[in-house]
Parts: sequence; C-alpha cells; structure tokens
Amino acid sequence: MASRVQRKRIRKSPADRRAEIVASAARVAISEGLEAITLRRIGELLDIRPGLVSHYFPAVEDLVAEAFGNAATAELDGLLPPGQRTGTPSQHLTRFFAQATGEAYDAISRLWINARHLSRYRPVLRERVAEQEAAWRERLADVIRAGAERGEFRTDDAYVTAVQILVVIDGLAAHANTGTDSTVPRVTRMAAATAERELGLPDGALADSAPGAPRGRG
Amino acid sequence: MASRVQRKRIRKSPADRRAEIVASAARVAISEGLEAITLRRIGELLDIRPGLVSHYFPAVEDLVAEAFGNAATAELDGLLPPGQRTGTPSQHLTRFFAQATGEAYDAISRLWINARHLSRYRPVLRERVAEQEAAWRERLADVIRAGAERGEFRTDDAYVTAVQILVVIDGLAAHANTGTDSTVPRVTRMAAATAERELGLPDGALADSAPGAPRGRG
DNA sequence: TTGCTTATTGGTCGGCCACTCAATAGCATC
DNA sequence: GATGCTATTGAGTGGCCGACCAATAAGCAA
Repeated sequence: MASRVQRKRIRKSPADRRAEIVASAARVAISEGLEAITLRRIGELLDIRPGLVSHYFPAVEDLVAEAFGNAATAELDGLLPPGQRTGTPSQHLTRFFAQATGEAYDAISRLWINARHLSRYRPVLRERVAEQEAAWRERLADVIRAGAERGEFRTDDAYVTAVQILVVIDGLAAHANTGTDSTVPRVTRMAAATAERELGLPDGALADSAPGAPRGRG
Repeated sequence: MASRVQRKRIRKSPADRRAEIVASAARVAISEGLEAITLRRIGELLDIRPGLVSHYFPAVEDLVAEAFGNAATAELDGLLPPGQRTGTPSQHLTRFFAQATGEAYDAISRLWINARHLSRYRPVLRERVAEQEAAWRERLADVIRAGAERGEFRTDDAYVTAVQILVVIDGLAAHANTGTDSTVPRVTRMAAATAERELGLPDGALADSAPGAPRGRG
C-alpha cells in the first residue's frame, strides 16, 4: 500500500485527517519510538505530503504528545479495561500482573521509557506523561478499591498501594531495551508479591495459574 | 574559559587529549543528556575543532558509550565506594539509601533513563549499559555479602536481593524527568524497606537518622 | 637549529530535520 | 454545470548532524 504513483488528491474532513495522523503517529511511537514521529515519516505512511501534517500540527511536539497519550491510553485499556463488569478484582489483578510481566509488555515498557526520557526536553510531552501516570494510578487504585469493598483486599490507602505496585512494575520495565534478568521468579514476581503483601493476600494469591497455592520461598 | 580568539594550537599527547574528550563528554551526558554529545558541542567546550573529536572517536557512538560508562562508574563510586574500610555494611546501606532517595540522585536517574532509552538504537551503548548494570548489582551484592558474613544481614542469595533492591530504586527513579510523587514516605522508603525485609532487619533499621526505631505504619 | 612525525585544523559533503507559504485542486453547494 | 471554500500540494529556507580528508603547524629528537 501507499502507492507512490498516486496522482489524485484525496480530500478528507479535518476531523478524519487529524485522527488518521494521530493514529499513524501512535503506531510509529510504539514500533519505532517517539523520535521517529517526523513530518516525513508520517506523510510517507499516509501517502500525504509532510506539509499537510504540519498543517494539522504546526508544532510536531504537539503531535508527539498526542500520539503518546493515545498509545498509552490504548495500552491501559488493554491491561485494565475501565468499568469492568465480568470477574472479580482479584482476577483482574491476576490478569494484569500476568500481562505486565510477560514479554508482550516490553513494547509498552519501551514506550514509557521513551516518553519519560523525551519529557526532559519536551514540556508538552512531559505534561501528557504526568497525565497518563495519574490515569494509570487511578485505574489501578479503582480495582483495589473495588476489591477492598468486596472484602477481597485489605488496604488503608488504595492509591498509595497502587503507586507502590506501579513503582515495582516500572523498575522491572526499566530493562526492556537492554534485556537482562527476566528469568528469576523472585524478581519476576516482585510486582504481584508487592500487591499480595500490601493487600493482605497469601503468597501466590495473584499468581497466574495457581489461585491459592503459595509457591514456597526457597 | 574557552576563549574564541585562540590562535595558537595546543598539541597534547593522544592519551591526554582522549581523556579530556571523554571527561568533557561525560559532563555533557550528565548535565545535558547523551544526545547532546556532538562533535560540535564537545569541540566548543574544549576549544578544539570538531574534526579532532572525530579523529579520536571515528564513530560518535563509541564516545557516547564511553562517556556513559565513565559517568556511571563515577556515580557508583560515590554511592558505594569499592573496598570500603570504614563503617559497617548497615551504615553503607543506610548512606546508600539516603543518597539514592534524595534529590541529588535525580541527575543519576536521568542519566540512566537516558541511557536505557538510547540503548534501543545504539548497540555499543546497550553493551555498556548492560556492563554497568552488572557492576552496580555486584557492588551492592558485595555489601550485602559483607553484612551477611558479619551476621548483620540474613540472606540466602545476596545477588538476587541486590537485584530486587535495584528494581525498586529504578522504579522510583523513573519519574526523575516528570517530577511527580516524592513526598509519601510509604513510597519514598520502598527501597530501604525492601532491603530491610529481604535482609531480615527490623523496619526502619536502614532509615537515615533513626538507627533502630521503627517509624510505625499508620 | 633543522627536520620529521603526527596532532590539529578548516573546509566540504550529503542527509535529515521542522517550519513557511503561495499555488493548486477536491468537492459540497447552489 | 458553475462557484467558492479550503484541504492539500510543492518548493524552498535555515539549522544541525556525522563523516571525510588534504593542508598545516606544534614540539620532540637529532
């Protein structure tokens, strides 16, 4: 696709074109990195001239920020769907940790590392990152609160617990680009273990396949 | 410094010049970021022509990797001096956590985030990062082993414990560029708390000023 | 002092970047 | 089918980048 020989212009509504550009940029952000979002690259992917991208986003930084926001929101919705109706909070967390520890999460980790670094130089992006961090914390805190109300979890501050869990996940994610560790259970399980400890659950309660059986320590 | 009107060439030994270039690049890495290490920037700082930097580092990526290695090693030596003779392992850890939680650590956090992100595109740097990660782990594991031998700590795998502690530190460091959280003790203390738990120490044993008094939970 | 080695310069090249703007043409409306 | 609005193009600007290389001169050895 993206036939180079295209002659005829395709004229779209501003809303459609803009959405198309953002979606394309979000895809680039995940697969190639936020700095790969350039007028030329996006133009090439959508078979439009770079100037058109500039027309919708006079400053590229705004597009980068929006692309990150879109990508991060999509990932969060995949990990912890908002307003979940099926399953218990425990099951939601179990599924969350299973995904957030798997290799498929590497792409998301890379995106976050990318965004956090680039935030150093890009104020608009920095603002978006802060927004997304808040969103992820709140989403996770909501699950914890739901579990606490049902009596599944014991916690005196769902928000702080959510932050603690995310700190561990961020720490594990730090190596997504360098690819060390990954095979020691005592390390891999740290995120779930933190949740279990902070929520008053038995060891292994949030492990992938074994709902109640503690794995034992040594 | 760096007088623009300099006419006379200053001819140094290759070893000196090379060291000078690396030192300058390391300084730039910490203060401005690894991508700010350019032939022109380094040349400007040392008042030499960009071509000379190229002469010593035909590929800039090699200079970037070396600059990171230098900076990271220096920081590690500041946090956990090798072959420490004064003080106990507990004191070393206490000092380590105090520094690694303080604001002065932000510069180091930024550098690591920077390096880990850039590793995605730069194989040589990626190798260096892996090297440094190993060095940091080993250095911390050594302190833990020393404490275990003295009977201060209880652990069955000093290395895994070191990795766990560094995971938490990396997680806390993730926000160095976005500057959220930082004020909740339950979060700030996570690294030290992890160490205390894993090493069989009472709560607060590795806290900054209070050597033995647990702070209490609520 | 002279000569020689080589550290250092100066200039150039191609490449990719964001950004600007007048000219063009798609398409809805009449 | 003609008209007008505006989405889209095309072309150009200036900036910064790494890399390359022949010419130059610093300073040691003779």
